[in-house]
Amino acid sequence: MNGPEGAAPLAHRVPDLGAMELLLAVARHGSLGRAARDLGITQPAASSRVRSMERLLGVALVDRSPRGSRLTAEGVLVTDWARRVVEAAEAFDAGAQALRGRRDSRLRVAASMTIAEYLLPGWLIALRAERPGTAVSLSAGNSAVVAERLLADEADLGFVEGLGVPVGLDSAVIGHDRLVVVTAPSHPWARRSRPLLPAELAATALISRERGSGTRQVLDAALAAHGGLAEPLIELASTTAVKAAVVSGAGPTVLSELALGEELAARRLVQIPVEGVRLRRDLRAVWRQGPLPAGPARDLLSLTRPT
Amino acid sequence: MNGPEGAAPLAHRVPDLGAMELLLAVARHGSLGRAARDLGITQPAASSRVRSMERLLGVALVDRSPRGSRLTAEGVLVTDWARRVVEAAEAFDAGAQALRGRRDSRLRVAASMTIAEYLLPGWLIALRAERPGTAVSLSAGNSAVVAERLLADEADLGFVEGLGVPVGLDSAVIGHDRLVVVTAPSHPWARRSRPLLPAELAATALISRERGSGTRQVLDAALAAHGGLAEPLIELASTTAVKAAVVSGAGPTVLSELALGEELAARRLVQIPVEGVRLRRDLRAVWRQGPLPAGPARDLLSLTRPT
DNA sequence: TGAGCCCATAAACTGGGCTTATGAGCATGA
DNA sequence: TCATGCTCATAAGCCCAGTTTATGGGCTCA
Repeated sequence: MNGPEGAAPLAHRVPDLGAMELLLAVARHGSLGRAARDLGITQPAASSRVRSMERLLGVALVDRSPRGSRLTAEGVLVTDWARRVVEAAEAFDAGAQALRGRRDSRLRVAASMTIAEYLLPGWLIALRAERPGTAVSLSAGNSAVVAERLLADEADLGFVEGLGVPVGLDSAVIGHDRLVVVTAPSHPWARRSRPLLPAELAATALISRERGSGTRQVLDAALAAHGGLAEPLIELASTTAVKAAVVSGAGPTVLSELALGEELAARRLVQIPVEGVRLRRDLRAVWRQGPLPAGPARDLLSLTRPT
Repeated sequence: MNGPEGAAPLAHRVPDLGAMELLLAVARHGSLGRAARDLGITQPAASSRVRSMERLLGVALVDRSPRGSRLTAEGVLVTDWARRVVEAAEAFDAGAQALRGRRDSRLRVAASMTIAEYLLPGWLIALRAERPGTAVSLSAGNSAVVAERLLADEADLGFVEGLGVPVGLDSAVIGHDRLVVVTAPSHPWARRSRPLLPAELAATALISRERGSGTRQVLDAALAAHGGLAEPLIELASTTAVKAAVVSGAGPTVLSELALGEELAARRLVQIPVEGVRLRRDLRAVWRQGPLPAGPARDLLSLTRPT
C-alpha cells in the first residue's frame, strides 16, 4: 500500500512540518531571523532548527551571511518539495477545521466522499482567502445522504457526483470527472498500441468497488449498450484498497481520475485509452429547490464554477 | 504565497507526520496495537497518540472495540487527507535521499529543475519499489549543466525539457509538458467566452521568468510567427514568485502545467484556452551518445517511458 | 566608530512522546 | 466455567528535541 518502507518510519527521515514551514519562511524572507519572527519563535530556535534539518538531510540548504540567508541550489529543490508537503497539510487543516465545525457554522456543506476528499479542501482554502471568518462545517456521505441533509435544512450547500439530481433539489454543474481504465504497468493492456474497445472492457473482470458506489453506477450505465459489465474479479470497500490491488498487479479497474493523480505521475499505474465510450460524469453543486443560495453558500459556489 | 495564515503556525494545528503515518497504519491493520508494532512503537504510545490527535482535531477518528479499531466516517476522510500529506512527504524523502547521494552512487542523475521538482521524486519512489537498494544521486540544473555533467561522466542519465537535444547526447522523449496561460480568477481573460488568439497573447505584457528559462524559450519560439513576445510586465527569478504575483492579480503568465496542479484545483488560478498555438514541449531523457544505458539507468529510463 | 542588521553558541527549562507495568472488556474453546 | 488471547486504557517515570534567554562576533552603512 504505502510500499514496504525502508525500515525506519518516514517521520524519522523527514523534517517535521514546522521545520518545512520554517524553510519556506526563510526562502520568503531571505533571513533566518525574520523567518523566526514570522513564525513566532526566536532567532536561535530557527537557526538550530535549520541546522538540524541540514544534519538530517545531509545537505546544506541555506547560505548564511552577515547580510542574510539565501537558499543553496539544493535548498531551492528541497524547499519546493517541502512546499508540496505543506500545501497538503494546509488542505488537511482546512478539511479538519470544517469537519470540527458545529451546527451553528455560517456555512454547512454536505459533500460526496470523492469531492470531500479531493476538491473541497482546496475550495475551503480559497474561500478562507476571500472570505476569512466564514465558519464552515462539513459532512460527507453519498448522494442520498447529501440530499437528505439539504432537505432537512441541516446543510446549506451540497456537492454530488453521479448520474441524476435527487428530487427536491436544484443544481449546477461545476465540473467533470472522467473515469479512466488503469492497470499496473506490467499488465498486458499497458502494452497495447490501440485503444481498448468498449466490448473488451465490458467483457473483462475488473477489480471493483462494492455495488452501489457512484463510480460503478456510471460504468454500468456506459457499458450497458456493450453487453453490460462482467462480474467483478474482486469487490473491495474503499478506493484505496482498489488502487492497492491494482498496483500489485491483480487486474484492471476503472476509477475517477481525481483519485489517480499520484499513482499515474509515479507510473505505479498506467492509464489505458478506451474508444467510443463517454466515461464522464458531472460534478454538481446542489441546494434546496428555489433561488440560488445567498451569503456564504453563494461565495463557495462561485469559487467552484469552472470559469 | 502561503497565504497569511490564521495566527498559529500550521504545525500546531495539524498532527505531525508520525501521527498521520500511525493513522494510516491503523486504517490498514484495523487495530491500534498492530499499527503500533508496524511502526516499531508500543501499543500505549499508539493509543495515546491517536487520542491526542483526536483532541487536536476535535473529532473522533477511531471506533475502539475489544475486537479492534475501525475508522469512523470522519476518520476515513481525515485519513484520506493525511494520506496525501504522507505521500508528499515520501516524495520529499525520495528526493532528499537522492540529493544526499554521493558520487559513488550506482545511479547518478542530472535533471532540469522542473523535472527534478515535479516528476523525479515519483520516479524514484517507483524505482525503489522495483529495485530496492539502488543508490541514486541527483543534481539539478538547466539543460547546459545537465549536458556538461553527462559529458564529463559525472552523471549516468539526464532529464531535460526544452527545444533541442544538446550536442553529444542521445535522447528519448519520455513525455510532454503543456504550457498554459493562467491568470487570477478576477482577470478579464477569465471571463472570456472565446479562446485567446496567439496574436493577443503575443501582444500582452506577461509576468515572466527571467530570460533564458526553458519556459520562456518555448514561448518565444511558438509566438515568433505571431509578432513575437511582448516585453514582460515583470521578470521574476522563480516559478514560485511568478505564481504568487499572478495569484495576487498582477497579470497573466504562461507556465508549465506541471507547476500548476494545486493552484488550478483550488481555483487560485484559472487556465485560459489559447487557439492555434502548440504550447507543448518534449520531456526527454538524455545520455552520452552511444548505446542505450544499461543497469540502473536503464531501470529508471524504463519507468519513465510513457507506456 | 557606533548603530543596526545579520548569524552562532551556550546553558537551562519544558513538555510531548516514549517505555514499562498493569488492568479491564470481550471472544473463543476446552 | 474458566483459561487464553486478543483488544484497548491508564499510570508513572524517563528522555530528548525544541525552546528561551543571554551573549558574542561579523559585516555594512551613516
